[in-house]
Amino acid sequence: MTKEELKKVSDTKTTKILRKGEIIFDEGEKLNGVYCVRGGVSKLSKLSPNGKDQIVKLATKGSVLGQRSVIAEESSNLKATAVNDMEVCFIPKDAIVDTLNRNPNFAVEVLRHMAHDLKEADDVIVNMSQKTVKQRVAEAFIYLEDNFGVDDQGYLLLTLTREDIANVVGTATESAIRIISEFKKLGLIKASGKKIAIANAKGLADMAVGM
Amino acid sequence: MTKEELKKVSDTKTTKILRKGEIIFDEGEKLNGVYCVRGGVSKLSKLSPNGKDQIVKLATKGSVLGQRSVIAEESSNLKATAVNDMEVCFIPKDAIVDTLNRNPNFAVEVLRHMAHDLKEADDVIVNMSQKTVKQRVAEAFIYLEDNFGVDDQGYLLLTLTREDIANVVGTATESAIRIISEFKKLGLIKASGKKIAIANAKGLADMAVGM
DNA sequence: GTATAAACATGACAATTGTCAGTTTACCGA
DNA sequence: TCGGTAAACTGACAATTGTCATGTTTATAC
Repeated sequence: MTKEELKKVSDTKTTKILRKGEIIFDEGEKLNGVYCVRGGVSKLSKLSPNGKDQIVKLATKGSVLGQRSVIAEESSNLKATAVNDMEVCFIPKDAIVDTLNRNPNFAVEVLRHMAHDLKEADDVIVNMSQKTVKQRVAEAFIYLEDNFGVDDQGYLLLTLTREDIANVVGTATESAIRIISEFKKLGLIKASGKKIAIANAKGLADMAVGM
Repeated sequence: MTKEELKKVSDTKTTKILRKGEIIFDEGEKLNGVYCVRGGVSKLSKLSPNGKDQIVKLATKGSVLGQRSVIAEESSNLKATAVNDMEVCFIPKDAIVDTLNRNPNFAVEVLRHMAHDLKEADDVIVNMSQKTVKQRVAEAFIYLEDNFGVDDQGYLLLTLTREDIANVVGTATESAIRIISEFKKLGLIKASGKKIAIANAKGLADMAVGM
């Protein structure tokens, strides 16, 4: 119901093409609207005091970026960067606020969406604080397969650098590299150039829960 | 505006007294309403596969528990436990949903509230993944002082067990104990029985950012 | 008050993870 | 296609953190 509404609005807007690596908005920036992802993938990250960029979420087609900040009327707490080439469209703040106030269904729908995000965030907190780096890396690959899919040969469609993977699981790049190498040796994953595929789903899943 | 509305509803409801340690609702439970905290403190936790209970949030007077689950129409992803004696009141789901659909202002207000929670959750993710245990323990004490206050002698009003502190910062109980002992030796905090006070705020703040 | 359990504490050690320093490999633009 | 640069990788070591074992103190029930 609201998705259609949003879609209708977004369809009327001109879309913008972003090159890989471009920043959509930065931490601390005041947003005067939200961005809908129509193609490509964006990483949402937050700089930690130690200088590392923790990736909090990966957003793909259909995701809306910046809605939290627009709704809370705060500047953004996250930075959004294009992981690969992207197509996004912009919806000005006024249009959002307007619809929000006039259409209760829309508000409830957004609310539901944010409730879902909140639950996911809770899960991430638990994973981060209670799982080992190895478990988190295993989970990350499963997550990438589940959420971004694979090509006809089983390779993950979304290719992240080792550094990005490290920033997703919250570890040093070298640690991530070492664990990935280990997974390859164990036959849990296989790699062809930059592309990675899950070779032993069961084994990787076991690894993710510590078996 | 909405807070008044909520308050009005909640005032008409009979309140319930909970003893320290009692469970308000458990993970996986279907909630047919939300709980407003009128006194005391509740910990919201999630069981991780390794058997530890990660505390995701501490809720005090004025907080609403279970709204995420009610709105998303899902069973709860968290367990709510009374940290000390509590007074809570219950608002049935119907009343919430009803108000939500009829009053756009209410929906937007709840939305804002959830947006705030989401930001906090993002911050926690970054802290958990990028800070050392020592930094997180230091932060925890600052958080406890800022959010729950101190008595006339400077002792934290909210007294958590070492185990709870460990579950807040996501570490082993022994590690938390050791770090607390170290902080005492360094003169950053002082203890009288179970009660803990921040003795050197500047020093503790430095510790929290890794100096 | 005393029993009993829970909470707190500490030592010793192992496992995990981070850091630094350096080498090799892959990729992109001229 | 060549060269430069970023990414990927490896080794060695230090620092952090977890685990297990055990003893002490503190709270709570009777």
